Amino acid sequence: MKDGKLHILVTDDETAIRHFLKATLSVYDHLVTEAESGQKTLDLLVEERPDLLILDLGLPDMDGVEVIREIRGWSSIPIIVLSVRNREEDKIAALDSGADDYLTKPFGVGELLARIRGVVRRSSSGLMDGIYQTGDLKMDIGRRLVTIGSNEIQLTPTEFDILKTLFQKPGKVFTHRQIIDKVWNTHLGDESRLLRVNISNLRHKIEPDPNRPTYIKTDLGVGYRLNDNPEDASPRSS
Amino acid sequence: MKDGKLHILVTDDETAIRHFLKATLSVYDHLVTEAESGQKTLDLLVEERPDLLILDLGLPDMDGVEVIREIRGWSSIPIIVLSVRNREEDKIAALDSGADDYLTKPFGVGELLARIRGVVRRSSSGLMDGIYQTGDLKMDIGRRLVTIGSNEIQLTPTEFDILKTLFQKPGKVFTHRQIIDKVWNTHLGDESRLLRVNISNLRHKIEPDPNRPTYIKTDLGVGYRLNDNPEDASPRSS
DNA sequence: GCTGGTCTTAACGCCTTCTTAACCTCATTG
DNA sequence: CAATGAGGTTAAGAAGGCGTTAAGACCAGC
Repeated sequence: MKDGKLHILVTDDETAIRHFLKATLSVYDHLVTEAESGQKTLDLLVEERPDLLILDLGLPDMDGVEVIREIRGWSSIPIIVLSVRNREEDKIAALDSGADDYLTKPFGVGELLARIRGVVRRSSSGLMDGIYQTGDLKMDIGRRLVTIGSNEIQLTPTEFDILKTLFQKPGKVFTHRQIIDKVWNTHLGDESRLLRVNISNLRHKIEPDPNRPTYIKTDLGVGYRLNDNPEDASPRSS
Repeated sequence: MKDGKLHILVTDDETAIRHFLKATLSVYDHLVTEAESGQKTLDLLVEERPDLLILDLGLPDMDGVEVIREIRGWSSIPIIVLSVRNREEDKIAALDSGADDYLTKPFGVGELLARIRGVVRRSSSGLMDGIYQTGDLKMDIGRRLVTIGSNEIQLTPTEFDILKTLFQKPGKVFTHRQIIDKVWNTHLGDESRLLRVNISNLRHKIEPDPNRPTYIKTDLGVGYRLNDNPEDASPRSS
């Protein structure tokens, strides 16, 4: 998420409502992705990592509450339920399974936007949570757990921060300056030697062969980047 | 907050509603304090440090939104607004000024309770009643009972609170700050030494071998976490 | 005012992690 | 093919976090 723009996933089986929400939210500069089923929702959550989920309870393939429970097993993304059901049991079930808010249709657009601001404001403290993965390398931010295959890797706080930074956008190159700023919280000085040492240590912990890194790639003269698809044994000469 | 009970401050100018809420919430084992004005609310927040505020917007001395804004200047206590006003502007104003939720009277008691659970869960003030378990370590919040296997363990209130905090999300790392905030109810000061002492004591009571903790794991430089699956002789942090 | 439990403070030693510095590798290039 | 420079490796000392212990302060209930 940048600025006030949010990436919002809208799940509803009715096309009309999806389009209405997309149009409305787009006006307020949010990026909207649509899903019409529970399974699609789960897939898109992993693929696109939106900032917020707006969910209708009546889905064709699975119950909305089921979807919420599933999601809450591995993600703390804010969820706002939007439903025609006004029965108290439905609200309770949804809220207790982990929804952040519940609005009954019809609703006011202004109220929806206010509630969106609310849940996002509240959850932005726990920025970047959940599980990230590339190849066999998996990273669970909340548990501070890094695994490679089924092996648990123990990282120092600095190493963890570096890897987390790279995981923010796998494939993207982060300059030395960017990484140092994030990890050491400083804008001055030349900590590049420090960074190199830590990258080295990190590689020795996570790379099968530290001499030929598959996960953390070096971009000479620029910085480092996390490999998108480590399956490719693409050795040199990009 | 001690035990699984929440300390709730109810602000409403109508005596009848205050009493109704107090009676209702008391049934669910919550401790309720009442206020009938904005000023009284602010005073009681400081004096009693409740876990949650339920606020009516129509107050004799100042506007409800004003009260919320005031509070948000120095506290992040969960606030649920309860109001007869159903106008959208009122909802938006309340939510944007920092309320966590907004219910329109009349409301269902079940929904109110669900929304309370929701905001409390999210603010991680951490209410939970019931029995939780990991490995041989079992914790009954309501009865204040901790057992390891069939042995009953006697914990001090502080130790109990710490363990309860960790039990909130087994596996998740809680930072020192988070634990201290919850257990000692303070946002300032450096109580980390205090926490370390208590963790040590706690370990000596529940760990088979305090030198090699299986339940309470240390994440160096970060905090502590409760082990998900203590069966594994996981290699993390000795 | 005594007593037992709990909370807090302080001191100390250990151990991980951070940082530094010296040295090594490798690709590029004159 | 040696010079150069960017990046990688390694080891050792410094710094700081953590666990432990014990003693004093506090706060009931008696």
